[in-house]
Amino acid sequence: MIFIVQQKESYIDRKVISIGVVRELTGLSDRQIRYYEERKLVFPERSKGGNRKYSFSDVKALVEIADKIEDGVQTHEIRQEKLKENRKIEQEKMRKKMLQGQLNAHFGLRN
Amino acid sequence: MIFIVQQKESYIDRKVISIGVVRELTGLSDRQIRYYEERKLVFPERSKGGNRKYSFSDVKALVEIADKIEDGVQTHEIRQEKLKENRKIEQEKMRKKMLQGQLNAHFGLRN
DNA sequence: CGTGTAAGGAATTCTGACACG
DNA sequence: CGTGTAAGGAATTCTGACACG
Repeated sequence: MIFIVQQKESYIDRKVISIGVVRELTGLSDRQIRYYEERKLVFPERSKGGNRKYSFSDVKALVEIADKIEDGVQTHEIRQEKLKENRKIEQEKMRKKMLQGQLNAHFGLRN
Repeated sequence: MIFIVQQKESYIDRKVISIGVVRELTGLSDRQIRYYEERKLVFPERSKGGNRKYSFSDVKALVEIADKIEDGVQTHEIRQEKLKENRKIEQEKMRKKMLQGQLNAHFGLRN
């Protein structure tokens, strides 16, 4: 018997962390963190007053970005990589969705 | 066959959220949030500059506290409840630990 | 290209107190 | 008891720019 455990994980993507905490969590400078945003590698939300709010996912991504840059990868290359990954993920989703559709057509299942 | 899935959940207890975000997340006023701390119902950490930092657990707890107060429960009663709960949890842990110790003594198992 | 820095201003948070009840 | 509020100050964050390379 197999149990598939679906993770809620509603926390990891909540944009609630200010840049100062991100600085401490990542060890990066404000300048770096803001620059990676400028290069469209992270997308913090903003408070009403305009202050950046990051998620734990963002924190993780920032560290990975910094690692790549340290390895000599340029920001636009990193962005391209991400786009490629996302496209792949989207394709995979679409593939599953279509398969589901076919199954439904044949067997009349509802999800 | 049984799979026991151990949750890392390293996010839920990280004290990274400033009081402004907590205010939005809970719908409570700063005054209420700080007062519940004064009554030792939540325990935010502090930034170097002295600013409060809360976890998602704290956010959840704050909502529950506010609900109870709205039901007429007083803060010191809520604190007593928590202490009782914690004691129960500690006992349970201790019980398991002792059971484990007995098993080890009998069968020479290491964990 | 990626990052440091000084500059001036705005948003955020802090504490202690008075008020009501 | 639990919460609102005005007060003054301190910590935090923002943007745009200059600098180096």
